[in-house]
Amino acid sequence: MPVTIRDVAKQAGVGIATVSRVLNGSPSVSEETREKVLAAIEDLNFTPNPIARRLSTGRTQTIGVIVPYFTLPDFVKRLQGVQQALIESEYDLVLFNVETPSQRDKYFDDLNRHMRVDGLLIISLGVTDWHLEQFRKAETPVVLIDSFHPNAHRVIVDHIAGGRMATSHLIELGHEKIAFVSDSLENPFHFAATIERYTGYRHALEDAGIGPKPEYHQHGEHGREVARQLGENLLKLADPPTAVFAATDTQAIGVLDAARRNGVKVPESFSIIGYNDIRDAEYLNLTTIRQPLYESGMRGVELLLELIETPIEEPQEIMLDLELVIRETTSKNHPE
Amino acid sequence: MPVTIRDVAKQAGVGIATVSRVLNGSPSVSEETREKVLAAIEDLNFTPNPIARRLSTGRTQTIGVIVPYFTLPDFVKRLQGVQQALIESEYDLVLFNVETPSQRDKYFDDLNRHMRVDGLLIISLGVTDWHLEQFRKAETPVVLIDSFHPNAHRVIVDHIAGGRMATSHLIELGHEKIAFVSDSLENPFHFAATIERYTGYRHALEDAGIGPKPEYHQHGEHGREVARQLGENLLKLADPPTAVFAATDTQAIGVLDAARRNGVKVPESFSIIGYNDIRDAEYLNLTTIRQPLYESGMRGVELLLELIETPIEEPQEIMLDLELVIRETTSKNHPE
DNA sequence: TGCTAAGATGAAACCGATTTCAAAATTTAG
DNA sequence: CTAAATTTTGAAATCGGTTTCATCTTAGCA
Repeated sequence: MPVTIRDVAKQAGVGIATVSRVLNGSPSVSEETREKVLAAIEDLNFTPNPIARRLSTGRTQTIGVIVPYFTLPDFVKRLQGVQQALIESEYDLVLFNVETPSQRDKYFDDLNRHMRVDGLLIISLGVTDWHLEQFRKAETPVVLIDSFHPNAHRVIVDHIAGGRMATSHLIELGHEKIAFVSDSLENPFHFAATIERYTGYRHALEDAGIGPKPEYHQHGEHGREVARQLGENLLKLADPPTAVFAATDTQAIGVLDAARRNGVKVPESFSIIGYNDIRDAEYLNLTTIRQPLYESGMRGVELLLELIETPIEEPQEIMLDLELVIRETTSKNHPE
Repeated sequence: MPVTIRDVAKQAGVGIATVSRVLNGSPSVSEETREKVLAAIEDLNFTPNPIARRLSTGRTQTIGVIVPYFTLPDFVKRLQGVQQALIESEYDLVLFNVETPSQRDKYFDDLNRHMRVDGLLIISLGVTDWHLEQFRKAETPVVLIDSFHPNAHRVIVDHIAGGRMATSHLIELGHEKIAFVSDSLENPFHFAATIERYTGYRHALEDAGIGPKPEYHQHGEHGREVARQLGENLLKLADPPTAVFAATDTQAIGVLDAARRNGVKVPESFSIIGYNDIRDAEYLNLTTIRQPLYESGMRGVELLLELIETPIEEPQEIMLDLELVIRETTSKNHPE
């Protein structure tokens, strides 16, 4: 019932190879026959069966996306970028949602047995050398988004620059007593992100000729409650800071809680800047550093498609820019 | 390099047909040879190439999901349900995001030319008789979620009842000046849901003997910002409403923004009820009508998988229940 | 005009599975 | 112990494309 390439060939009075050539835009077909074939295709309303094509070319025209908790807003935003970049291409998007490590491993295993996908996008999930080796063997290009591995292609942001950006914003507002609230820097399970933000913070202070004060760096377990406590520590110092840079929005919100409890007005007498621009940040009017989530998806796909076209061994790194989003928790410093 | 069924056959000293039989659990293989084959499979770490299998069986082991604006929280939640239901099955999920009607048509067209998918889930998009006919011809089972067509299998909720439920809640609290904020009733995809909610709203008002006021129906493009604007329009009316029913939570949140900006206290002097119960609704303590979004995805997949197994002509309808979730943005009307 | 190089074409092999069908092996029956 | 029925089995066809390679044109040049 369905129309095949042989039907077209017969109708056009040519061989199937010629039809295939026309389909794939081969230059070695005379204009005359090309038109005959195109007419036949039109006539029969023929479209090549993608599955058959996949089998003979070994390409699936599909890219896989592995994403944890794909319903969380950040991931959704990244996915949206992925989708957008894929619309123009001929590729289908197969989604693998992972909620547990064993699920992740199952997918990793499944995917590189057979070219189920032409390329793989891994979002926010760590990969091991072993995994990368598996994918390399299977010749499946992989791009990490929001995750770092020295041997993998990746799309990341420069958190050092981000830390600097946040801190500079405060400095430009006239603040000099600027504190930093974050996770513990030595926790091996936390991403390098925190350290990087801290580094940026230090650099910005240095550049402005402001000496660091150890007591201005408060750190503890991640979470709003702990951050509130850290914020209160800061407010109780003999010489309290006039501004705080929190390594994540959640922590910034904790500090905000602390200020509110102690009757300290934000931003009039205390400025707070967060990091990530999570949803709640907008609702709470938190000044923050926004990560290019949507763009990370787009760029990841673009890179992946290039790699599918022409594989490169050398790990590619795409570094995206962060953006300062000024809302209502930071303002000029008013020295008494 | 990759091991094929022929390698296994050779290793086991049998024909490829026999290997195939073992793979597919055919009963007409002697126990003895079955074990030989299994040993060879184990030995070579063989997995059948899914693409080759697809070509010869005509089944893709894939289900497609067509979803508009898949990053909106509602759709995300439905997708999550879809995902969950699919985890246990052998099916892959291919996602088609549509943002324009022409894109939708492209997908519809593409998908039923060649069995790219074994079944199709269409979320919140209207389909025409013609579309259904195409799918019927291609023998691709289709299930609609949150969209109605008399000849299609579907998973729906009664939005008229939902609109009525929301409005009645406000009426029971003593409100009489009740506004409705929604998308334009004539959106490009003809989402019927908005109109139905509006109908329920009107019915509830009628039943309570409250006449409609055209200026109480504000509509515009979907989104928080636009909804905020609509909310402000309402507050600026000579005779402003005391309560608002927003057709979606996102819009309700926009109206909430409007109230906050204008210093109107919610719920003391202004009640707001949303619809859908998205994530943020809980965080913001928004009273709302909960749709079984997650469940709709699950049930849709379950139905679809059954239909793939054993096609049924007679349109199946699964009607899910709505639920009023009372939180803290609605309260008794206090007439001055 | 004759000979070679380049261009166009189709038959057939191939991708890796499933499925058909006839032959071989085994069991059952007489 | 042989004939018939039943089970197992593998060679070959099939799914619908792409690709190789040999052949046949045509064009170019001396």
